Amino acid sequence: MTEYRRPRGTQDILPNDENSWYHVENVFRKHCHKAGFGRIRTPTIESTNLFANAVGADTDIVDKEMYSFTDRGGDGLTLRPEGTAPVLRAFHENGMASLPQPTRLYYIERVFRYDRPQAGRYREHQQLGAELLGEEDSGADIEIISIIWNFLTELGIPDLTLNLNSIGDPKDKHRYQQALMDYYSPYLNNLCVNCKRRLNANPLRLLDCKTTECSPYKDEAPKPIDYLSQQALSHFEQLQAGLHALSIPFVINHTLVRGLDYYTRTVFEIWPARTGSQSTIAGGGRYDLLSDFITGDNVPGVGFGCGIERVLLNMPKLTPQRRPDVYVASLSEATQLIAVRLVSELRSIGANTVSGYKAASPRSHLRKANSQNARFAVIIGDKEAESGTVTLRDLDSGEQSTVAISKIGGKILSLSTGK
RNA sequence: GUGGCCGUAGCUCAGUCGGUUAGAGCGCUUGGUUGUGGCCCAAGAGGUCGGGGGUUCGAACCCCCUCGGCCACCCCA
Repeated sequence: MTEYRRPRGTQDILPNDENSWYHVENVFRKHCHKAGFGRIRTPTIESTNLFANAVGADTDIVDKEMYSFTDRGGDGLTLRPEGTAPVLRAFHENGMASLPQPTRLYYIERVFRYDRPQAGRYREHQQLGAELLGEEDSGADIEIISIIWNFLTELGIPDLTLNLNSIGDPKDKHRYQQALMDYYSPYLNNLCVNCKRRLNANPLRLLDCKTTECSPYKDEAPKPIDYLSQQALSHFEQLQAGLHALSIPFVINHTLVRGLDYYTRTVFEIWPARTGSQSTIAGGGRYDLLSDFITGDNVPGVGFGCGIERVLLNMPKLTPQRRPDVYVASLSEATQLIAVRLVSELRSIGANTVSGYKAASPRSHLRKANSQNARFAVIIGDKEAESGTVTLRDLDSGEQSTVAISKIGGKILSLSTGK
C-alpha cells in the first residue's frame, strides 16, 4: 500500500483496459466524421459564471457538485461539470456564429462533479458528446439521436431503450410549469421536503421525484406534451417520424425531465437493460435557450453527452490484442550495439519491437519474449555476429532459422503482416 | 449530503468464542541448460492485516474515529 492514493472518485486506467477506451473513442470519432462533425477541445477550467448562468442556478450541478476555486489572480474558475456550455462559449468566442451554419462539433473530454462515487459514477469521468448548432429543424434532432444510437449499437451494447419527450418552447414550458404548480399546490402538505421547495423553484423536477410521498400524484399530473405549441408539437412529431424512418425504436416517457435548465423541446436519454441507479448511458436534447443565456444571441442547438465508463460497463469485454511483432535479444556485450541498431531499424520500418536491453542468456531472453507475448524473437550472439546473420525464432511454432541481418527487417514485416 | 455492507501479499481469497515467527492459489524474481521460451520442479522477494486511537497480559479478530470501495437514496453520464 503506497502512501499516496488517488483522490476519491477518480480512477487509473491501465494499459489493458485502455485498449477498450481507445476502441470506443475511435468508433465514436468515425461516426462523427462520417456525419461531418469536427472535434473541438476546450479548456478543463472555465469561468464559474459560465456554468452558473448556463446550467441553471437551482440545478444540483451548480448547487453542490462543482469543483470551483479562486485562482491566484482572484478569478473564479470551475472544473468543467458538463460539456455543452463550454462548446457554446467557444463557438461564440471564436466567431463560429459567423461561419456558414449549421456548425457540427464533437468532443471527448473529462468532466468533474463532486458527487458520492458508486459503480458507474465518478467525480472525474470521461464524456463524449456532439453538438449541432444553428439549426432548429427536427432534422438536426434526428441526426444527433441517430449518431449516438448507431454508435452505441455498433459497440454491441444490447437492449438499449431510447426514452424521448418534449418539454416545448420557453412559453410552453412556462405554461406547463404553471399547470404543474396548479396541479400540485393542493397537495403541497403531502409532498416530500425537497418537492415542497421545488414546486416554486423548479416544478419540472417534481416529475422525477421517486419518494413514496410524491409518487401517487405522478400518474395524474399534467403531461408536457399537452402544453406544446403547434410548432413545438409538429417539431416533436417530425422527430418521431424521422426516427421511425430510420428504424430507431423509442418510447415516449412523459416524466423524462433533465436536470439542466437550458433544455427546450426535445429531451432524451438512452438506458441499457441493466437496472440500477446509474442506468443512463447517454442523455441530451435541444437547447435553444442556452446561447441566449451565454451571449444574448439566439442560436438553436441540439446535442448529447455520453459517459464512457457507462458505455464500457455495458459493452462486451474486449480482449487486448496488441502484441509485439518482435523481441530483440543480445547474448553478449559484444553484440549489444548490433541489437540496439536493429531495434531502431525494425521500428523505423514499422515493426512493433521490444528490446531486451542488455546481454543475457537465451533462456532468460526467451522467457521475457514469451511473457511479452512477442510473435518473433531475433537472437544475436557471437556466432551470428561473425557471419553477419541473426537467428529468427517463431515463438508460436518454435521454428527457427538463420537470416542475413540485412534481410531480417523485410522478413519480419512480411511474416507478421502476412498472417 | 443521508443510510447500509465491506477493506488480510500485485490479483482472488482463507484465517474470529482474542493466544507464540499471518497463510494458499495465481502472478513476480532467480535457478534447474554457461546458445533456447511456453509445461514442470525448486528457492526467493513481497504484508506496520486500509489508517489512527482505545480495551486487554496479549488484537487481523472487540470498541470508537477516519479513509476508501460497493449498494440504496439523491443526482446524472
